[in-house]
Amino acid sequence: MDRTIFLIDMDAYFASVEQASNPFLKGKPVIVCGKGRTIVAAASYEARAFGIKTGMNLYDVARLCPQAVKVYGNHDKYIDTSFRIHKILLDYTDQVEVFSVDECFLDVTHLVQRGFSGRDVAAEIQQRIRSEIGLGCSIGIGPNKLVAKLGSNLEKPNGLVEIKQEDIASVFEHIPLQDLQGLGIGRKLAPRLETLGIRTAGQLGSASPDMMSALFGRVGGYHLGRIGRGEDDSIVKKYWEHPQAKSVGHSHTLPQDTWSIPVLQSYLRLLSEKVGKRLREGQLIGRTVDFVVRSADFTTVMKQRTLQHYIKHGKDIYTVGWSIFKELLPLRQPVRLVGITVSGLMRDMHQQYLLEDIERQERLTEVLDSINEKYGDSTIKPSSVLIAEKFGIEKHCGGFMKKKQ
DNA sequence: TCTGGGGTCCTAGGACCC
DNA sequence: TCTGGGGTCCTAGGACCC
Repeated sequence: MDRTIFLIDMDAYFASVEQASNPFLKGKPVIVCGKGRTIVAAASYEARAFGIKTGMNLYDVARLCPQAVKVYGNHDKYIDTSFRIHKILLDYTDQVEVFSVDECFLDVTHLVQRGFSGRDVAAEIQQRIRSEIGLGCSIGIGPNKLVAKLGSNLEKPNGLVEIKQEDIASVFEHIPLQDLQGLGIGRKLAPRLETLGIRTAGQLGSASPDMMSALFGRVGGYHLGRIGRGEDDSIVKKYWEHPQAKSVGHSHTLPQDTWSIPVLQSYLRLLSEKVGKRLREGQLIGRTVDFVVRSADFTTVMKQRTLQHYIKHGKDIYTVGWSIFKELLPLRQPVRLVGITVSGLMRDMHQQYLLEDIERQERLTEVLDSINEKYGDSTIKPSSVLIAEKFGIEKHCGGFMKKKQ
């Protein structure tokens, strides 16, 4: 049975949010960027008319469009606006899969089965987002997520493109490979495929499976072929079913390249605190720490360490990060960027039960330890450990408790 | 005043265990 | 003078996404 899937993609999202909230910016070439050494995170359509693109540096922006208005991005505002958009989308289905801050998949098969036209529903959503939020979006409609996503790329802004199952082959036949950007054919793969004489999605779909698997591996070749044929069985997840994060990290490009270890240490400390805060907010703990350093010449080195125990505090993250960093010394070049990421995450079972107050937490641990010392290990353990054991993950929690001392 | 910051997934090799 | 094979974990690196 055919499904009807939408991909809703907000037009020039960050820039449009800024224009919607500041009348001065309306009709002007606006770029949203960060502070310091930065790049264009979003460009309004007025700015794009000057050739400005996402990812461009500010030097090129100034050259192409000196009058462009620069706005510092405010990510919280964009997330808040996303939630308001989601609220509209949830009026149509709970199968709203948040793909990114400005993109959602919707499965509206049930509406089409009840006699509604997919195009009409999409047009209504577009109109509501326009009138209630003040933003434009483009919608692709297809029998699966891949085709819907492609459709949303074909017409912008305010696009509404439907590709029906029976039309996939004829549409894909003429889609240039570059238009598959965002569908798994990136900057490296597209030129490589072109040297093989593959220039369209259709050619990708009909390339010899033997050749594809010889060149890209059995799995890779198979997937590329599916992309070229517009095949995708993946389901649209429900709004409330977001998978748990796999990693949490922060990185920062310094205002200037530096040789100074104390400067790098203080950035590392700051970034570690931010990561720890986000872990605790998400009730997460992690045991793998990734440290990344990018040198002035843009070479990037990553080094990771997996611990026996789980951590969630900035201080602990910093300690591991710094011990990794020390192994990369002495510096051979000034440093441009440092970053730290914690992965190997699991839910923090403690946080729900123990008090925020660290002193009290530590006193409690001491008491538990003294009792256990006197009467044997595991005489008393926090309820969270019992719960953890019930779910068969005592290995981790046990390790965590022991190592904590 | 060239090149941000947040992620996910995949591959491949080595250690280690059974 | 022999070295299979499966599985998991760890690490490094890279492609890709928005």
